[in-house]
Amino acid sequence: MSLRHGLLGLLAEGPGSGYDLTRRFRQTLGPAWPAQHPQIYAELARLSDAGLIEVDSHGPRGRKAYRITDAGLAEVRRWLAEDRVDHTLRIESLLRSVFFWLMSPDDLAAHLDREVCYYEETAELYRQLAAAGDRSGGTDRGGRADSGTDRGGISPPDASSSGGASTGSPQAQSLRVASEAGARLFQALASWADWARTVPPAAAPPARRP
Amino acid sequence: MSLRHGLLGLLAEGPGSGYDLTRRFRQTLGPAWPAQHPQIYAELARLSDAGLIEVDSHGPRGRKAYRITDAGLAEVRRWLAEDRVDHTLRIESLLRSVFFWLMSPDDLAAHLDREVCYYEETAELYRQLAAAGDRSGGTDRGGRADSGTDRGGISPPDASSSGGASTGSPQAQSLRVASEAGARLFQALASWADWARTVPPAAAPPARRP
DNA sequence: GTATGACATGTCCTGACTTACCGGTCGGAG
DNA sequence: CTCCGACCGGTAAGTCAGGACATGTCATAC
Repeated sequence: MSLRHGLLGLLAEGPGSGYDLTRRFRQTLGPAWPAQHPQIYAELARLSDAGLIEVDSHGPRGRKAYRITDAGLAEVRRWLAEDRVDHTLRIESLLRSVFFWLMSPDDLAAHLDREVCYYEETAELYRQLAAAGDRSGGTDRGGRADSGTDRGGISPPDASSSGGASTGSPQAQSLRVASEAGARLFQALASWADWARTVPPAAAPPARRP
Repeated sequence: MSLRHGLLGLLAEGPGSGYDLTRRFRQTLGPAWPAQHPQIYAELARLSDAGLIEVDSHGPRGRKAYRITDAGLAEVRRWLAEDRVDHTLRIESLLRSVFFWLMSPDDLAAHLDREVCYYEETAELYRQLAAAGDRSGGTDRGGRADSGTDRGGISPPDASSSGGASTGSPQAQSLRVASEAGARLFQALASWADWARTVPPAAAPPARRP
């Protein structure tokens, strides 16, 4: 049900079509909750049936923009305030770490090198986004961190004409908080992987010395 | 395909039945990769068809214990060394944080209080597991951290009769590394949520002053 | 003796999610 | 004016995951 509420939350910022929402979802929520466009179109239809959103306007090529209804807004708020948080994690890196003992020291070292590198880079990316969020506190939107990478960091959507989140808005502030989470999370993973490199010379051959 | 390799990895430690593996999976891998028993039985059948595991013995009440084959062991190793790590994350907490601006200051404060509390507790749990892993380095297995909680921390499986992981083994060492990841991850989330509490008095009413 | 509870193995159905495919439209380059 | 590539909105097929249901065994306590 997180996809549902993610979409409602995005529509609370302003109307958007399925295509819009797909991009906005990927850009702002992707790192925390991946979603492909077929899921989004399907969910939009369901939300519309449920009366939580409605068609706002018809655009150029069959484009349908949706708008959130009062019932929809109430539902997101209810979710945020009342529903229990699902703390389930699913991290392949951690799964693998349980089986490190099956790897040769060389493979393990190479693997950890790659992991440290990836986590460090990603952490840096979020730190930049967080810093950008801080800088845009009073002034107009300053330098945009490049969102050209396919990985798609948490970044504000393009200032859409209607009801979009201008920088400095509460939306942008929440986004900045989310970026901070990304920065801290990936930094923790980076330092973990780095620490793991130093841990064990004792490896697969189970210590043949008596 | 992570479930598949998770099962292979568990079976690399020693044989086990579907029931065994369900518990071992939940205890040692659950926090990083949740899996229910229907999935596990289905995957065991598939693995058996593929020749990566085979029936080791038949027990009391239709119990079938599986053993990993050479092909299976090679497959886990191949996965660990060659397959690219899937760094996808799916964290509902982060998803919610993007929508904090929709919450009333009171609801948000209450929410963050609960989050900090949960993360702090969970981090502590993993710290204890990590410490227990350190202590059991040379001696026999010392005090087991209680695994009575349903949440199921990362903890070593009971020393099974055949081929199990005794404490101090490479398996236990990997488990200790995994516990460290849990501790650092949840500590990062705890400190993030705590930091988020202090951030913004500026909330839902969008700053009406001109 | 029998009721309870842990052990043990599964099926079934629904819903979540992915991959792949499909067709139509608009703007601009040539 | 025609072709290309991005825009746009889907459908279909199939996999994966989760919850509920079904079935039966063994040990033990009463």
